[in-house]
Amino acid sequence: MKTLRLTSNDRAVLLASRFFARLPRATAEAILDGTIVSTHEEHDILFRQDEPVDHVFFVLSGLIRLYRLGKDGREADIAVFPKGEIFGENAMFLDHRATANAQAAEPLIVARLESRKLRQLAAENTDVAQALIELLCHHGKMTEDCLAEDRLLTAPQRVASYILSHCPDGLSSFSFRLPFQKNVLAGKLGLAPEALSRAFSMLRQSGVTVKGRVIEIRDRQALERF
Amino acid sequence: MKTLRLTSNDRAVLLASRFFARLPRATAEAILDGTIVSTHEEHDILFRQDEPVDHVFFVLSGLIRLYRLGKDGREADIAVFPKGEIFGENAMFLDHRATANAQAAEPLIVARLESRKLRQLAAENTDVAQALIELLCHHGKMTEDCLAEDRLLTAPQRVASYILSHCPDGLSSFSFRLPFQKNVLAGKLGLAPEALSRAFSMLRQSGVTVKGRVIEIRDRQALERF
DNA sequence: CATGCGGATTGACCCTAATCAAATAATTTT
DNA sequence: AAAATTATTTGATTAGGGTCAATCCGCATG
Repeated sequence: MKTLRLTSNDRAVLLASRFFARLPRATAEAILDGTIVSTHEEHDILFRQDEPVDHVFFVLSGLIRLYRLGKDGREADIAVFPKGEIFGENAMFLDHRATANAQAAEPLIVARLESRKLRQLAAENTDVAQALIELLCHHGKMTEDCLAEDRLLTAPQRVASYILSHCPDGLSSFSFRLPFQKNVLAGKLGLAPEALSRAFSMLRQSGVTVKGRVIEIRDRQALERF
Repeated sequence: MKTLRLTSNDRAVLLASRFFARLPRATAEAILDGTIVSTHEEHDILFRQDEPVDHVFFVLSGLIRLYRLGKDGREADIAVFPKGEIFGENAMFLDHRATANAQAAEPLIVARLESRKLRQLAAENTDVAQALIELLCHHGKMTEDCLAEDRLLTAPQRVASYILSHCPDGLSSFSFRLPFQKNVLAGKLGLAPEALSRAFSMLRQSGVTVKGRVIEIRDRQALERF
């Protein structure tokens, strides 16, 4: 891990993100004051479950994976965040302890906002509080969606649902590139990699073609029915 | 469903709850102004997924079950809230649309706080915003826990974990009464009722006795090891 | 006390996905 | 481009739970 200062480009990216965009410029700058940047290699751990965390993180590039560990060492993914997303914000209000482990799922650059300061600002400034509320709601809903999918859908259905979530409305056929390794996708969907692979081959009969990271859909309806 | 006015006892219960206790009295009263109470029979639906909700709910008595529906009509429980808990708060920040269905899991009385007003107060008042932030964090963590348990634990382990969560630290043997039907517990743990039953009988060999709703634990260690 | 009902348990069976092992791609390194 | 890693796929097997059906139990009711 190397730590750097915030470049002006980083700053611009941060300010354009959903979280900061809603805030008055001065407020956003106040939050960013003191923010540093760190770079990590794939597999680096940023923080561990139940340990203290002093930052809220913003992904500038790369991918982060939040997961919990079972007694037997197995890992359960809680969430995966790509560039532009914030994570670790809930620790701020839970005694500054992480609820999960955070691991770089590919080479990663994050901005580290000082969590104590951010918490303080949220306590004084309703705009900041509001932004945090929406962030927490959004993340909460994501987890809820995940839980519901786990309980309601089979592996191929979860994969179909994932694919559809990337399909713009109205199109009946389209293609896109997976934003990360199948490995990571499997974890995110709560599947072993083998199960993901088999799910894809199930979906072939519904017009899904997989070539490397590129997914092609011939028939949206068929996928929705699955 | 019948609707009533808030009794002074209801009001006292509300003000003593975790959410309101942190707020200045006047602020709490402002939130409660306009609050009404409704009673529901078991199985009544309070709101449905994706439909508009205009309240945030506080359980005065009984039990509520939040669940999502699958395409095939199967139900997946997202959370179960007993007396004293608040639910439906996330809809406030998601265009006033519920993320799940809410059903009374037993005869139920809830206080209905006007969500638009509460949202407005949160936007003006940092105390209110703070209280909401902590509520959202708490609920978010609950969902996260649930997701992790689903992915990491077998049925007997989930049941063991549930039992342990009711065991005061330090005690090695104790007993308690399930706060709801096994039916509901099964749903909350993401199990079919049959699987819950079988899990209990697995746990017999680790010193767990089940008589009706009463659970008795002989050996805490054994349960933790499971 | 007999009856009926709903919840809970048990048994039988099946299906899904995890696991382990091996074979193939894909990438990276040399 | 060959070698060496690192992903991904495929096959075989197994464990964990879901589902369905039958039975049992506890409790309320007449």
